[in-house]
Amino acid sequence: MTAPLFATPAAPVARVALPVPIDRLFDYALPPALAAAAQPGCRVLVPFRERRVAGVIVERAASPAFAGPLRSVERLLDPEPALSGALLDILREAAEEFLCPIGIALATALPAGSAPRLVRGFGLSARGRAAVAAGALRGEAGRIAAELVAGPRSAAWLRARTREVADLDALLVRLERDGLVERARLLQSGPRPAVSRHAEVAAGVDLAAARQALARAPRQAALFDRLARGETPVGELGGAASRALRELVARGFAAIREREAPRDVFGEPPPADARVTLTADQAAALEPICDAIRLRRAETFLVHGVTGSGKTEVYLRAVDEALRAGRQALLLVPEITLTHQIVARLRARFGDRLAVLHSGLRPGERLEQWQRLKTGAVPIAVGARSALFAPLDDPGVIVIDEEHDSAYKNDEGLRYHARSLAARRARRAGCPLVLGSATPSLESRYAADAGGVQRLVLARRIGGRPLPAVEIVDLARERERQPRGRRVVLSSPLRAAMAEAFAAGGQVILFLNRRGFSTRVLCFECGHAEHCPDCDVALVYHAAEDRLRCHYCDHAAPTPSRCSACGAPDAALLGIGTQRLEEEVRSAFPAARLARLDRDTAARRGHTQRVLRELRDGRVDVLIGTQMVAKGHDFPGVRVVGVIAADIGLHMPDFRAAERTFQLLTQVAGRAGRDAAPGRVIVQTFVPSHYAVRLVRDHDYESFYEEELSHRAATGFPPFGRLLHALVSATDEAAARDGAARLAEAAARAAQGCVQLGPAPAPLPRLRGRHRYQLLVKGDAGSVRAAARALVAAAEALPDGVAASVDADPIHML
DNA sequence: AGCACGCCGACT
DNA sequence: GTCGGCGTGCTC
Repeated sequence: MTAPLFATPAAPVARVALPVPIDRLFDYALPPALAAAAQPGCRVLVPFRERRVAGVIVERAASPAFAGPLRSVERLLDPEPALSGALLDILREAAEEFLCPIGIALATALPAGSAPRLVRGFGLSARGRAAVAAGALRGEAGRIAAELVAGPRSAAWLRARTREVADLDALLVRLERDGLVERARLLQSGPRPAVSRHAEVAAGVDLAAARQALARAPRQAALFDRLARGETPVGELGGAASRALRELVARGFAAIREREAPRDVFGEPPPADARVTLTADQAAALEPICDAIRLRRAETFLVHGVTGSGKTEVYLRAVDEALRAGRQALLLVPEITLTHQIVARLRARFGDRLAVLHSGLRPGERLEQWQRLKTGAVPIAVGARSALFAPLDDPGVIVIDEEHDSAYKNDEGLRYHARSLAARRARRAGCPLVLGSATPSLESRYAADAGGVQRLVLARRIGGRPLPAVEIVDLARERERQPRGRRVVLSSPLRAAMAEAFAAGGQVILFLNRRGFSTRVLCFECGHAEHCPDCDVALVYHAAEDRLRCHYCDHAAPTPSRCSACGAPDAALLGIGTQRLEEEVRSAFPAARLARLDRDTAARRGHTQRVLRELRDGRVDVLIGTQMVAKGHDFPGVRVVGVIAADIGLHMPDFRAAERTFQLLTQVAGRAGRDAAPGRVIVQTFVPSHYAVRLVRDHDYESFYEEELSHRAATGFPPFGRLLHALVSATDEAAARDGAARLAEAAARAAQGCVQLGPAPAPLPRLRGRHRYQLLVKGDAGSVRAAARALVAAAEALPDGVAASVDADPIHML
């Protein structure tokens, strides 16, 4: 069916999705002036009860489905659709599948902050207008009124434009009381393309005369001197100088010049490209992918390649093929820090013909990148999971690197998994989906067995380098050898390996899976750990501020001087974490240069990149880190990787605990020995014979897969059947428990074929002052679906203060 | 989600 | 007597 050429008179109703938790479309009348351009996928401003909100047109209709009187679309916010028909369809399906209100689903796919926003402001009332017309307002009131004649303005705008008004806020209050001015909401346009503002001495100003005139204004004089030495970006002057600058500009001594400055989201120049001859494995993997690109076939490939086998080169060649076919390419990576590496490789090969989309960009930067894709200026999109919604009209290939990574799951709003939506996008576009991993998710690997996915194996490392030797250290036995009560942080084999690495001029990465093992303040006398009063999780010691903090709600407490349970003095209180590990390493290897990478240090902007660079350049001998050191980064000088406690993740109450541990350990091990020298990996654990640990030593993914799959088959967890997770929370524990019980009953009534687990206290039974109960439902897709609908209906009927969330495809269940 | 309506306590 | 607490109900 083709779209009618003149749809306007026949379809005067716009069916609009609004970003509110009401899963329904709202009908609005389209004024004839907007009718031609207001196509599905366009954002519009509509009146909604007492306010105006931005929504997305989902459909046009000849007549309303709503019986009442229609209100009208007020304004069209996009000259052409921001969401293509394909994306709109995918999002509608996903909203349905993941039980998410349609308007919220659509909002997650559009660049945040790009839509015009409504802000508070002031406008002239009818009486105010009359007063202006009569020339009745003088002085400050007159100046304000003059600014408002053209239309309502925000207080910030007025402040910038009416410097001479002494106390603007008080004046506005007075004018409002007198009925001359009224509060208004006005549309503030979204971010604009970047301009950099430079301050300079105004043209034709005599420096000596100006200095004399500024003699009694020291701050302005200082600023003027600085500008006299050369123009300066306004941003570099700092907020304190803004007032002085304003004065200088007002007095004609300084001027501000605006310059178009395309934002640099890349940070550094592209490295030289190393286009190499493909290995036989790579060539064999690439061929069917390129065929699919050329033939517009929507096949899914699983590139299963050991660490260092050259998966990225396969991606680059596939991108190249898509561009040659006149199509575009979309690459997803699990998280922001990994975009830098893949972006460097892409720029080396394709120049700056790419856009980067991730949550680390500022709204203006993100919009700019989005628009470069939307207008077709660049053909390659790279980014984290939300880049999946990049505005490409004809993607020729979609790549998901490290496809097993749980970061591909969105855990709020539309709870999609990038993998499943990417498969739909690929199907719509007629392009291949390439999933890459050294440790594929059970789901993807199983799909390869079941036939829906074509598995392409890269079994060997580039250049025939061996995989690192993995040695397992039994912590229980190590501890027996230690003096009584002494904990083992660095076992003797790990110390020996480190010493050996340093002697050979090599580097070491120490990996501490921080989750559940962080810097808890633990009593050595009685084993008691200090807990958060609101969250039932152990508090974390922060040395920098010498305080305890809750990892979840940010509750802060002073460091205790004695154990709150048994009263033992603070000498007995200890925590183990990256900080404690750091001390241990310092005392064992005083000469080693240390760097730490974890959630605390990552908060500092640029810190992560700097540390990684220092490690690469050999300016750091030991890197101590959490999860983030495990992923993707290449450090040629690293001889030894030590895993401080491998089994911590195994104790998580999650059916994927073994899979996660295997994946994480394999990824960490892959960091060792990437150059000619073979690397060593020392894994410390209390459970050396656990299959998830043992098979890492043997680099035996296939055995792990078989064993894990048999567990899943026995328990009915994914990939066998579907899973549904509901979380009910309330400040009152009984209310949360009752709520969960009501959801459980509803699910049981709706779907007898399902197995219910719980309701039970959630793994985090209390968080931010709320008690949490959870419920798992597993079964075949149809009955889980029925249970899901029943759960959502029951969730809506829960009493006030009881919140429920339902995840139709849970990955994180904490 | 917001935002207004509505019905009961401590203040000019 | 009024300002203001948040329960509940609706949004094309």
